[in-house]
Amino acid sequence: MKEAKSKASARGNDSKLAVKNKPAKKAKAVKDPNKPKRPPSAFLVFMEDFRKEYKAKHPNNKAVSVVGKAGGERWKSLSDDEKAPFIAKAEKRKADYEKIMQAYNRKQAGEAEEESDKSKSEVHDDDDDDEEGSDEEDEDDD
DNA sequence: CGTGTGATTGTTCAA
DNA sequence: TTGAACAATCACACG
Repeated sequence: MKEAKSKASARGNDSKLAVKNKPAKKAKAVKDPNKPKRPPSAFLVFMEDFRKEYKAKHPNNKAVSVVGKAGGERWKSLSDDEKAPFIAKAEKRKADYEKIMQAYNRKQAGEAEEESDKSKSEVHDDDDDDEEGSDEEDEDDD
């Protein structure tokens, strides 16, 4: 929807260092204290590999936009099965993100709510190093 | 020296 | 349900 693609792409002309001003006129420009970064979409995951390949073919190319276009076109060209491995990876990111969200939500609740000093010593510093390192759990059936 | 930008699509959150 | 913004990347320009 937002096809505001106008703005001559010639970035060498307008010094549009202007950041994307949010439509927040009077809203507080305060950003979230610990805004959790969202996991890369399957497309980005796919692009990670694609960029390498693209650079291999176009080492002279330095425009990210070109890779983006090429990547998008290629992405649509892939089949679900081909994208499957990328999507699977994206899902994994989401799993981790879910955990982060818990912390984020917690902070929001505390922020929204008057954060009275909780004398509760919730400093369980018992670090569990052995947290489930569910890192490599590839169940991809090849 | 740091950072914003461009372009792609997907994803995710908030109201 | 919809909107709206943000996720990576990379070289370059500007203050």
